[in-house]
Amino acid sequence: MDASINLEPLRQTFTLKERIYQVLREAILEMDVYSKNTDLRLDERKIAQQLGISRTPVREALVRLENENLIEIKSRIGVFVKKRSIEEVAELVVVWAAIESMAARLACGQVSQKEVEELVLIGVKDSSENQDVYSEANIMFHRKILELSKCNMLKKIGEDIFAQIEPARRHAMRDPTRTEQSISDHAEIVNAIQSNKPEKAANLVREHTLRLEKYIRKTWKNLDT
Amino acid sequence: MDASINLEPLRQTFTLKERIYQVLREAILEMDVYSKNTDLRLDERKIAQQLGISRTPVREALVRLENENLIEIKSRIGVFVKKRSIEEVAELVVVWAAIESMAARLACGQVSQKEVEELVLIGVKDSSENQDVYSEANIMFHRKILELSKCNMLKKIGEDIFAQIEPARRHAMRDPTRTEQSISDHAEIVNAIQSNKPEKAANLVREHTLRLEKYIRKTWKNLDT
DNA sequence: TGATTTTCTCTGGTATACAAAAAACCAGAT
DNA sequence: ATCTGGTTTTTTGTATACCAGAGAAAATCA
Repeated sequence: MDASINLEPLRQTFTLKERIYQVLREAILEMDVYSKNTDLRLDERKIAQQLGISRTPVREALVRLENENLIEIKSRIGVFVKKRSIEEVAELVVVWAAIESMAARLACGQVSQKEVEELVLIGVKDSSENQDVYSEANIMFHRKILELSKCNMLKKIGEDIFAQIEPARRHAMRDPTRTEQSISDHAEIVNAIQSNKPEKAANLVREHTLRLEKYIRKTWKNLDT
Repeated sequence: MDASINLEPLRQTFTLKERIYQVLREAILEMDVYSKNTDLRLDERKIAQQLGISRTPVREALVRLENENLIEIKSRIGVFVKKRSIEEVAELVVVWAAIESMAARLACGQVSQKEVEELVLIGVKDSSENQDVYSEANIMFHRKILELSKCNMLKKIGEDIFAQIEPARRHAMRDPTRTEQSISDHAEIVNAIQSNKPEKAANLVREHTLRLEKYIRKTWKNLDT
């Protein structure tokens, strides 16, 4: 091995469409889509102007967002942030349950003690004093499970789906009675993973998530329109 | 009713970017990606020229395909059809297994006799005389299960994932010994669904699909580099 | 006045022009 | 022959200009 300098590749994707995509995506996810007085329209020209660039890269970012189901481009009418129906959100939760369940199954038997401890710290600790903190921790818990599966695709696709659910979830997750149930569920899940019981872990995660689905269908009658 | 001519709705995706997207997608999926002498490069201008249109809609179609992981757009270098690694394909199969398994679970208890018969016709009938026919039927069988779940998102996402696997699958699925195993698996699956055993159906489908994963990891050592 | 037609504007769709970066090329020097 | 350095070519990224459909507003007519 010689002593010559070893430089990093450097190339930081400088393309605008990429940057715009990320900016818009974040903005959309943070938007309170279901509030009555939110303007769901996105104007290509206005966005381009605001960012001080041309429409072209903006359009490409929008195409991508449309493909991710976050917006809808109605030809010659306008671009709108997508407001998912209850049915769609519920169905997405089902898909999410399928993926998380598999992740939990795979996590069994390949987690280190340290990883289990992280999971406990995130998901079992009672943060119910603060709804937002709890909510955030809840997300992290499920993210962590995806990670522990050591299956990148599972993680990636799981997070994609979650992004589609997130706006609705954030809007309607205001029921504090669900918190305690959730925490005890999490404890059971951690336990199953730790003691290497894939079947049980998978079932617990699935049922835990499907409980959210049932809850959504039951209580979100008036999500939109 | 009057005698004036009655024209068809026609309404067939008027936008070019949509049409191009579909054309390119199909072309890419039919491509033998893993063959040594396949040119993986896609030239924007050439495509635009061939189709007799400008680059703009072509680019938008490409952005979409990139978002679906079917191609890779290297900034200022070119766009290339993506050749998935073994690891990626195997992982995608895992995700697919998760989704199909959930679909089978949901299908239980909500299938009509007619639907079961369709499933039998597609997946259990021995078509092993012809590898291609079998392969096609195999796909249809799994598609049908997604459909029977009556969960649109599950179906949609399942098919998206399948599209990413398909090129590799078609390239490497040449082992006729797998056929018989597959057909008996299918029969078991149909049986479980018909007799309304969700747990069993889900497990069978999962294991059936994960068997493909194992097979891939074991035999496709030399898929690419 | 109310219904219908026309026009006008707004917005996305497409084409084209130009800029910039990468790759290929090509000479001249070693 | 090979290396080096600059130049040309190629290809993508971005900007700009124009087009066409949809919908609203205005004008028109019964």
